[in-house]
Amino acid sequence: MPVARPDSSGARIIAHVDLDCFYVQVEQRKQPKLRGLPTAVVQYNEWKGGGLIAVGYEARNYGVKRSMRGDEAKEVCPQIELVQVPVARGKADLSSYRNAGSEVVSILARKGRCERASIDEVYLDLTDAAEAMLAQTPPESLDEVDEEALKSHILGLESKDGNDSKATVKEWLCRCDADHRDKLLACGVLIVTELRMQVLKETEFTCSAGIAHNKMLAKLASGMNKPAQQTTVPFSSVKGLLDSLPIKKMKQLGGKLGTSLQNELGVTTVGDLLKFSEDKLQERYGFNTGTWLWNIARGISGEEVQARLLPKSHGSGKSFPGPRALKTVASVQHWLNQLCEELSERLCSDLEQNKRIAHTLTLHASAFKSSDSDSRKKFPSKSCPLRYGTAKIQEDTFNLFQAGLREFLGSFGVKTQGSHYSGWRITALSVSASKIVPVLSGTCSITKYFNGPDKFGSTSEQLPDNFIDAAPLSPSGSESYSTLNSTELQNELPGEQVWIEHSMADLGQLEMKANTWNRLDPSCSISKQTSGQWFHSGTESSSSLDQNKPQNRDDSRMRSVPIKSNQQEHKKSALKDKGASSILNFFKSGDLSCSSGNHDTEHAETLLPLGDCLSESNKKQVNIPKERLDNSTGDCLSESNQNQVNIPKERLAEAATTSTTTDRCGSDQIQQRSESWKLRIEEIDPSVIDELPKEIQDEIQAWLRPSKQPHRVKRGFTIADYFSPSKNRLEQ
DNA sequence: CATTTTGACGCT
DNA sequence: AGCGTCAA
Repeated sequence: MPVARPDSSGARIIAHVDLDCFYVQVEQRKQPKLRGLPTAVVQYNEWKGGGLIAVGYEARNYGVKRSMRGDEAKEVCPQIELVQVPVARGKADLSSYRNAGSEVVSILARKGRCERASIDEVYLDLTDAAEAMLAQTPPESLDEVDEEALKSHILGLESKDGNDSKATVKEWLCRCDADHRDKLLACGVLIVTELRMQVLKETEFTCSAGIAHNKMLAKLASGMNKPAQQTTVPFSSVKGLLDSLPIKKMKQLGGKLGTSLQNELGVTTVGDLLKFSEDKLQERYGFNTGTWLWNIARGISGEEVQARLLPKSHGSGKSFPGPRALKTVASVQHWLNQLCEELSERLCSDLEQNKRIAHTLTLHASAFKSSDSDSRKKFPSKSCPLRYGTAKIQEDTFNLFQAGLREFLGSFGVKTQGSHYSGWRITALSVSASKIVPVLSGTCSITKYFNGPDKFGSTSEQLPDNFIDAAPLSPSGSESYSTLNSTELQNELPGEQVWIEHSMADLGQLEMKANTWNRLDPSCSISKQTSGQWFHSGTESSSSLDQNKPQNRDDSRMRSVPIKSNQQEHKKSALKDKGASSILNFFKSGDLSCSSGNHDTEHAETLLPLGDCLSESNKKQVNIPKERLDNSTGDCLSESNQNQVNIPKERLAEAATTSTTTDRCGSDQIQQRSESWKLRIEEIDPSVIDELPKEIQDEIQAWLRPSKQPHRVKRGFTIADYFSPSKNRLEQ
């Protein structure tokens, strides 16, 4: 049963904060002499001056645009300062921007629920803060309003002839006869003003913001007055705003769906959408998308601000356009190794700073096949369980690539002759890590059961098998393929371009290796399951390879918001109320585990406390077999460390406090707490549950039950429903 | 085949 | 799991 907020009309106060030309600001902070000069950030300077990925406002005045080439920018604006993106391992390295983004997030998260929407964008739910302010120090009680707040833009508030817009804004903010929603909004304006000032003070970055009753409108508003300004959308201005708004300006409608709306329905503005019935839209675009369209045309969006300060995945990629396309396995392996190094490093930071581990490794590539037939692309993506350690990630990634390549070539062994070129060219590679979950916090009942409530120093050896053998085996096993020695390979690297053909490009070998891989797959339960998934590619899915079906499917990818938010709310509260997070984490680790014969467990004595896993001194102190640390820098976690599942509570706290002072993004620890509830209950392996003591089984069953029923949801029909989430009646 | 490099999410 | 869309 949906419960209304006790203390409000249901209106939310949502802000969208967007850093102005963020990369440029980051570079200008690094090099203050660039402030005030026309500046752009560019990557890869060699070809036509590189591509612009961020343009400062001074440069925009000259007509410089994002994604011009550096050369073009120079043409329109000869004085432009072009700053190069940092390069590491031969590729663009965006980590300085990511870190700068984290700085901002940690400030913005202070006043309410905060969702990191991208590297430079954040959503905030300030409802509670706004309500608190309204109750304690409402704007109407203020004698003076901060000068900065008076620079706000209020949509629909016409500046009077005397055009002292600040006086007008002040009057609007402090009206005592205002609608409750407007009063809340006024509070939101003041709060956001303060936040933005704080961001500027602490980071030197300016940002723009939108304040409204939902995410969609806040996002729209934040872009209306830039840079370093904020815009609010009172309820009464929504219709006026949307009516004439070009459909393509709406988030999600900038692509094919927006085009389809224009071309097939003749919809130019959001207002035009109002002419279509919900049924009509559903019929044309599917139920979910249709409902969503009908709603957004009316300014309705129930999408919640998710409490998430950290990314859900990490990726590292590089493109190899035109003549730079990779043509040999050796060159591919080289670049994959570079990408994996970066990825591994970032995974280590994440583990160290946020106590999270990723569970899935995925390889993406794009390729051309220049065989006699078509120059088709669509290189298949492949994923596998993620094993920590740079060398492991590199090994697994390369195996994924080979699996993909085999499938890509279609298993008919086009043998490459001598130095003939391979018939394929790789134009992009990327490696990513996903399914990132917090490592255990160690306070749950399951921990108490196994370790007793007051033991903190326990190691994984004390846990049952299902929990401790957390290091997943790759299907390859470490011995299963004799790869090109990567150091040997690196030595041969003359530059980015020239590559020596290697016998490894030979498809016969490639095939043999895959087979070997399959055969040698260790008799690990998990491994069995996954290797099946990995490698039937060559055998079974060659059929699916040639599928060129015209993919005209129902384009309904926009799940209607009410359904989604409702379900999530059920899940989350079910978990939260029971304090389930740590237990779920145990299951996640069980999911990783191999039951027996895992050679990685031989090194159990090398277990490090997780909080220390990255420090160099610790690596030396603890006796870790040399081959486990082979890959040096990025290799923070010997795989046995993954077994270290239960972290003493006090260690976590300690790590959190120490790193808040030293780390750039101290906010990330906050994240760990708020995120730890978000595990998916449905991912628990039932067979694992069976092995647990009765009391815990019961606890788990209690959580499972409420998450069972999928609901159909009906739209709210009163205006109050328009701006508040999850006020949907469940139809039964 | 020169918009790169991310990242989120929906569909099947 | 893998593919596609969207955004910045």
